[in-house]
Amino acid sequence: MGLRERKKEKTRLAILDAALDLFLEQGYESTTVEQIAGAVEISPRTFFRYFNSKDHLALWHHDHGEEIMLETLASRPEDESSFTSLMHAMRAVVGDLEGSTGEDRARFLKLRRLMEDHPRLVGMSVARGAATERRLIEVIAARRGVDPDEDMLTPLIVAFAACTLRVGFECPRRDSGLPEITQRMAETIELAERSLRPGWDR
Amino acid sequence: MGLRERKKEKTRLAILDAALDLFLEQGYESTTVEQIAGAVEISPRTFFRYFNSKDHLALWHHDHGEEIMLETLASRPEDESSFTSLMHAMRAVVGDLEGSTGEDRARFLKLRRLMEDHPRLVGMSVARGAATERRLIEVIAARRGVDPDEDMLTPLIVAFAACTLRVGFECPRRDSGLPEITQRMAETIELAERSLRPGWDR
DNA sequence: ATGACTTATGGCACACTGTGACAGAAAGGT
DNA sequence: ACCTTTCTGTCACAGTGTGCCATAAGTCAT
Repeated sequence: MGLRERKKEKTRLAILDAALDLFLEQGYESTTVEQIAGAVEISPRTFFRYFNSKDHLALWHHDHGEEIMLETLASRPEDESSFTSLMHAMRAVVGDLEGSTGEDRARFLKLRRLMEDHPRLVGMSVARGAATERRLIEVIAARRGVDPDEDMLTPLIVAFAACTLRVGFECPRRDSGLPEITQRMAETIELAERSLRPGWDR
Repeated sequence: MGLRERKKEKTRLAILDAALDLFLEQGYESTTVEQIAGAVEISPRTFFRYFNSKDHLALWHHDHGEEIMLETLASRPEDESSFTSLMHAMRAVVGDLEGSTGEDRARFLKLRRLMEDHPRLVGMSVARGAATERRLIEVIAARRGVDPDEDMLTPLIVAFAACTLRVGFECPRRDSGLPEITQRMAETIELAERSLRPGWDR
């Protein structure tokens, strides 16, 4: 990886960190792109080259999470039932979080505190999740050998899986640490597995 | 109801109808508030007095749906299990749709076609649903006699119910008529009920 | 190093959404 | 008719996001 790309990644993280701190300090709405750009000494125009919108700052982790889920899904045995595979994909996301560096954990926790204060951001996060769901539906439909436009069970399987992860993410209390959060997420996943009738995702 | 309120309601619907037609004709993003306002001969400023934002146009049905769900929920017997009550609430929304006037049905179908063309609107719709979920969680937690901040099952029950309705809504194909759509929604609800282990929502 | 080539950046102009403030118009009640 | 309340349009403005172009910085030869 060349100097250029490393520098870009550094700038991207600098923007993100500056933005998160400003958001937590003075609120999301009342922080302008101009301020964020100023804090990392770039022009507002350049900001929009790193993040398509101000909102995308709050969705940073989703891209990574989606990638992990798709990778995990691809690595699961063909004959495993769909929901079980999806739950493994969800666990992989939690596992990745647990194994991440201190900086990344800090970003995650800041983001989570931010969401608690700003329901609008939760909404955007959920909306981003809907895009992921569409991709997962494609994959699962292919695995199950059904037409994604005809079958009704596939979207339901994916939706149940996706909202399980979401509930696990949103559920823990405000001042939770990361171990407590991942613990809760894992528990929620188990709870979902126990709640469904065996073989429902045949 | 006075003349004033009737006129307001008429204007509100006129704006909505003009907007939906423009959206379907030339796309959501490329339709400006100015155009919508022009089509119903009001000032852009007045538009924002009827709808808080352009986006709210696409969320018009959610407020009504949420109301129906909360009402239905309140009317269900205390000892009915949570998920069952929620499924009745979802069915009430479908039932209301079936019993609505021709104009309302037309709006619903236009809205649905719009969503199919614009994933961003689906995202917003999902985000709006997240707000409804929070309210439902309060109600269900009270019914189950648990602390909504501590219990993990309540959010999961509500999330499963909410995404069942959503899947039912999104699932039908592009050119479906209303009976086909409500049929699919009802089927999805039954599918969800069959998929869950009896007593999981104790 | 010097050059040529590619990519990132900043500045500018611009369109669009959304809001506050104020003045005038319309509707309501008496 | 009058006064009060509510709705409306106009203006000014802040903020997000994009296209365009000139310039600066990184990259890769020779």
